[in-house]
Amino acid sequence: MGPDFYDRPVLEVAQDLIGCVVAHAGASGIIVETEAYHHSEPACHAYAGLTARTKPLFGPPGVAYVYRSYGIHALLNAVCEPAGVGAAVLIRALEPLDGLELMRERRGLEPALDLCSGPGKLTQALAIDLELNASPLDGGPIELTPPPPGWEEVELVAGPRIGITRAAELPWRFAARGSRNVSKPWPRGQRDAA
DNA sequence: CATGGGATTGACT
DNA sequence: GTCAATCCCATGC
Repeated sequence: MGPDFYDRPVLEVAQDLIGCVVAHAGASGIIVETEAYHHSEPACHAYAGLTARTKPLFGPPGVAYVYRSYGIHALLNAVCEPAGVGAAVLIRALEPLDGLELMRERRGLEPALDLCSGPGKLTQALAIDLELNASPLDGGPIELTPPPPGWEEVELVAGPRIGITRAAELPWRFAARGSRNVSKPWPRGQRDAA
Protein backbone atom coordinates (compact mmCIF):
# COMPACT_ATOMS: atom_id res chain seq x y z
CA MET A 1 0.00 0.00 0.00
CA GLY A 2 1.48 3.31 -1.07
CA PRO A 3 1.85 6.59 0.80
CA ASP A 4 -1.69 7.72 -0.14
CA PHE A 5 -3.15 5.10 2.16
CA TYR A 6 -1.36 6.64 5.14
CA ASP A 7 -1.81 10.27 4.11
CA ARG A 8 -5.13 10.53 5.96
CA PRO A 9 -6.36 11.18 9.51
CA VAL A 10 -4.57 8.74 11.78
CA LEU A 11 -7.84 7.47 13.28
CA GLU A 12 -9.04 6.40 9.83
CA VAL A 13 -5.80 4.65 9.00
CA ALA A 14 -5.78 2.87 12.37
CA GLN A 15 -9.16 1.33 11.57
CA ASP A 16 -8.37 0.54 7.94
CA LEU A 17 -5.16 -1.24 8.90
CA ILE A 18 -7.13 -3.92 10.74
CA GLY A 19 -7.15 -6.92 8.40
CA CYS A 20 -4.08 -5.84 6.44
CA VAL A 21 -1.04 -8.09 6.23
CA VAL A 22 2.44 -7.32 7.56
CA ALA A 23 5.32 -9.33 6.15
CA HIS A 24 9.00 -9.32 7.03
CA ALA A 25 11.88 -11.79 6.99
CA GLY A 26 9.93 -14.84 5.91
CA ALA A 27 6.98 -14.42 8.24
CA SER A 28 3.69 -12.57 8.02
CA GLY A 29 0.50 -11.91 9.94
CA ILE A 30 -2.85 -10.16 9.73
CA ILE A 31 -3.22 -7.00 11.80
CA VAL A 32 -5.95 -7.50 14.39
CA GLU A 33 -5.18 -4.66 16.81
CA THR A 34 -3.91 -1.08 16.43
CA GLU A 35 -3.68 2.15 18.36
CA ALA A 36 -3.62 5.69 16.99
CA TYR A 37 -1.16 8.33 18.17
CA HIS A 38 -1.20 12.01 17.30
CA HIS A 39 1.08 14.89 18.24
CA SER A 40 -1.89 16.75 19.72
CA GLU A 41 -2.09 14.41 22.72
CA PRO A 42 0.58 13.75 25.33
CA ALA A 43 0.83 9.97 24.96
CA CYS A 44 2.41 10.40 21.54
CA HIS A 45 6.17 10.67 21.24
CA ALA A 46 5.61 13.47 18.74
CA TYR A 47 3.94 15.52 21.48
CA ALA A 48 7.36 16.78 22.56
CA GLY A 49 7.95 18.16 19.09
CA LEU A 50 10.45 17.35 16.40
CA THR A 51 13.57 15.73 17.84
CA ALA A 52 16.16 13.26 16.60
CA ARG A 53 14.06 10.44 18.04
CA THR A 54 10.70 11.52 16.64
CA LYS A 55 11.99 12.58 13.26
CA PRO A 56 10.34 9.73 11.30
CA LEU A 57 6.99 10.62 12.89
CA PHE A 58 7.11 13.99 11.23
CA GLY A 59 8.37 12.63 7.93
CA PRO A 60 6.32 11.51 4.93
CA PRO A 61 3.54 8.93 5.53
CA GLY A 62 3.87 5.24 4.77
CA VAL A 63 7.12 4.82 6.70
CA ALA A 64 7.94 2.61 9.67
CA TYR A 65 8.64 4.16 13.06
CA VAL A 66 10.37 1.57 15.21
CA TYR A 67 11.49 2.41 18.71
CA ARG A 68 12.63 0.60 21.83
CA SER A 69 10.30 0.44 24.80
CA TYR A 70 11.34 -0.31 28.38
CA GLY A 71 14.84 -0.88 27.10
CA ILE A 72 13.85 -4.28 25.76
CA HIS A 73 11.10 -4.39 23.20
CA ALA A 74 10.87 -2.96 19.69
CA LEU A 75 7.48 -1.52 18.77
CA LEU A 76 6.31 -1.06 15.19
CA ASN A 77 4.35 1.98 14.05
CA ALA A 78 3.14 3.17 10.67
CA VAL A 79 3.65 6.91 10.13
CA CYS A 80 0.49 8.69 8.95
CA GLU A 81 -0.81 12.08 7.81
CA PRO A 82 1.16 14.51 5.65
CA ALA A 83 4.84 15.24 6.24
CA GLY A 84 5.17 17.75 9.05
CA VAL A 85 2.33 16.21 11.09
CA GLY A 86 3.52 13.88 13.85
CA ALA A 87 1.13 10.93 13.81
CA ALA A 88 1.41 7.14 13.67
CA VAL A 89 -0.49 3.91 14.17
CA LEU A 90 0.96 1.41 16.62
CA ILE A 91 0.61 -2.19 15.43
CA ARG A 92 -0.32 -4.03 18.63
CA ALA A 93 -1.20 -7.56 17.55
CA LEU A 94 -1.22 -9.93 14.58
CA GLU A 95 -2.89 -13.17 13.68
CA PRO A 96 -0.03 -15.36 12.40
CA LEU A 97 -0.35 -16.14 8.69
CA ASP A 98 2.89 -17.50 7.23
CA GLY A 99 6.24 -18.54 8.63
CA LEU A 100 4.84 -19.95 11.85
CA GLU A 101 7.90 -22.12 12.40
CA LEU A 102 10.22 -19.13 12.01
CA MET A 103 8.13 -17.25 14.54
CA ARG A 104 8.30 -20.13 17.00
CA GLU A 105 12.05 -20.25 16.57
CA ARG A 106 12.40 -16.54 17.22
CA ARG A 107 9.97 -16.48 20.13
CA GLY A 108 10.93 -19.81 21.68
CA LEU A 109 7.24 -20.63 22.06
CA GLU A 110 4.78 -23.06 20.52
CA PRO A 111 1.21 -21.69 20.80
CA ALA A 112 0.20 -19.69 17.72
CA LEU A 113 -1.92 -17.47 19.95
CA ASP A 114 1.16 -16.28 21.84
CA LEU A 115 3.38 -15.59 18.84
CA CYS A 116 2.11 -12.12 17.89
CA SER A 117 -0.40 -11.17 20.58
CA GLY A 118 1.39 -8.03 21.70
CA PRO A 119 3.38 -5.16 20.20
CA GLY A 120 6.71 -6.42 21.51
CA LYS A 121 5.91 -10.01 20.57
CA LEU A 122 5.07 -9.41 16.94
CA THR A 123 8.27 -7.49 16.31
CA GLN A 124 10.24 -10.40 17.73
CA ALA A 125 8.25 -12.92 15.69
CA LEU A 126 8.84 -10.94 12.48
CA ALA A 127 12.46 -10.08 13.38
CA ILE A 128 11.75 -6.35 13.24
CA ASP A 129 14.33 -4.24 15.02
CA LEU A 130 15.47 -0.64 15.29
CA GLU A 131 17.40 -0.92 12.02
CA LEU A 132 14.08 -0.78 10.22
CA ASN A 133 13.19 2.60 11.66
CA ALA A 134 12.25 5.04 8.87
CA SER A 135 12.13 2.31 6.21
CA PRO A 136 9.22 2.40 3.73
CA LEU A 137 6.21 0.13 4.30
CA ASP A 138 5.78 -0.38 0.57
CA GLY A 139 8.68 -1.82 -1.41
CA GLY A 140 10.92 -1.92 1.66
CA PRO A 141 12.03 -4.78 3.90
CA ILE A 142 8.65 -4.59 5.63
CA GLU A 143 5.64 -4.98 3.34
CA LEU A 144 2.12 -3.94 4.25
CA THR A 145 -0.47 -5.36 1.87
CA PRO A 146 -4.29 -5.13 1.63
CA PRO A 147 -6.53 -7.59 3.49
CA PRO A 148 -6.77 -11.16 2.13
CA PRO A 149 -10.20 -12.62 1.24
CA GLY A 150 -12.50 -12.61 4.22
CA TRP A 151 -10.73 -9.71 5.93
CA GLU A 152 -11.86 -6.82 3.72
CA GLU A 153 -14.86 -5.98 5.90
CA VAL A 154 -13.93 -6.78 9.46
CA GLU A 155 -16.16 -5.75 12.30
CA LEU A 156 -14.25 -3.44 14.64
CA VAL A 157 -14.38 -2.67 18.31
CA ALA A 158 -12.89 0.48 19.87
CA GLY A 159 -11.60 1.08 23.36
CA PRO A 160 -9.03 2.90 25.49
CA ARG A 161 -5.36 2.47 24.73
CA ILE A 162 -3.26 0.14 26.81
CA GLY A 163 -0.21 0.58 28.97
CA ILE A 164 0.16 4.34 28.80
CA THR A 165 0.04 6.89 31.57
CA ARG A 166 -1.10 9.99 29.72
CA ALA A 167 -4.27 10.60 27.71
CA ALA A 168 -5.22 7.01 28.51
CA GLU A 169 -8.91 7.81 28.24
CA LEU A 170 -9.00 8.34 24.47
CA PRO A 171 -10.75 5.41 22.72
CA TRP A 172 -8.07 5.16 20.09
CA ARG A 173 -7.48 1.41 20.30
CA PHE A 174 -9.06 -0.69 17.58
CA ALA A 175 -9.33 -4.43 17.07
CA ALA A 176 -11.05 -7.03 14.95
CA ARG A 177 -14.03 -8.18 16.93
CA GLY A 178 -13.73 -11.67 18.32
CA SER A 179 -10.08 -12.17 17.45
CA ARG A 180 -8.29 -14.30 20.00
CA ASN A 181 -4.95 -12.85 19.00
CA VAL A 182 -5.37 -9.43 20.60
CA SER A 183 -2.88 -8.38 23.25
CA LYS A 184 -5.48 -8.16 25.99
CA PRO A 185 -9.04 -9.42 26.18
CA TRP A 186 -11.59 -6.75 25.45
CA PRO A 187 -13.51 -5.54 28.49
CA ARG A 188 -17.17 -6.45 28.70
CA GLY A 189 -19.53 -3.89 27.28
CA GLN A 190 -16.90 -2.48 24.94
CA ARG A 191 -18.49 -3.61 21.74
CA ASP A 192 -19.25 -0.33 20.02
CA ALA A 193 -18.32 -0.41 16.38
CA ALA A 194 -15.85 2.32 15.59
C1' DC B 1 27.08 15.76 31.26
C1' DA B 2 23.81 12.94 34.54
C1' DT B 3 19.47 11.33 35.34
C1' DG B 4 14.85 9.30 34.93
C1' DG B 5 11.05 7.41 32.60
C1' DG B 6 8.64 4.66 29.03
C1' DA B 7 3.18 2.88 23.75
C1' DT B 8 6.08 -4.22 27.56
C1' DT B 9 6.89 -8.86 28.70
C1' DG B 10 7.63 -12.86 31.46
C1' DA B 11 8.77 -14.93 35.74
C1' DC B 12 7.54 -15.32 40.32
C1' DT B 13 4.33 -15.06 44.78
C1' DG C 1 -1.32 -9.66 41.36
C1' DT C 2 3.42 -7.75 41.64
C1' DC C 3 8.08 -6.73 40.00
C1' DA C 4 12.48 -6.54 37.62
C1' DA C 5 14.95 -6.26 33.22
C1' DT C 6 17.36 -2.88 30.21
C1' DC C 7 18.38 0.91 26.40
C1' DC C 8 17.31 5.10 24.02
C1' DC C 9 16.77 9.79 24.44
C1' DA C 10 14.32 14.06 26.43
C1' DT C 11 14.96 16.85 29.99
C1' DG C 12 17.40 19.45 33.46
C1' DC C 13 21.49 21.06 35.94
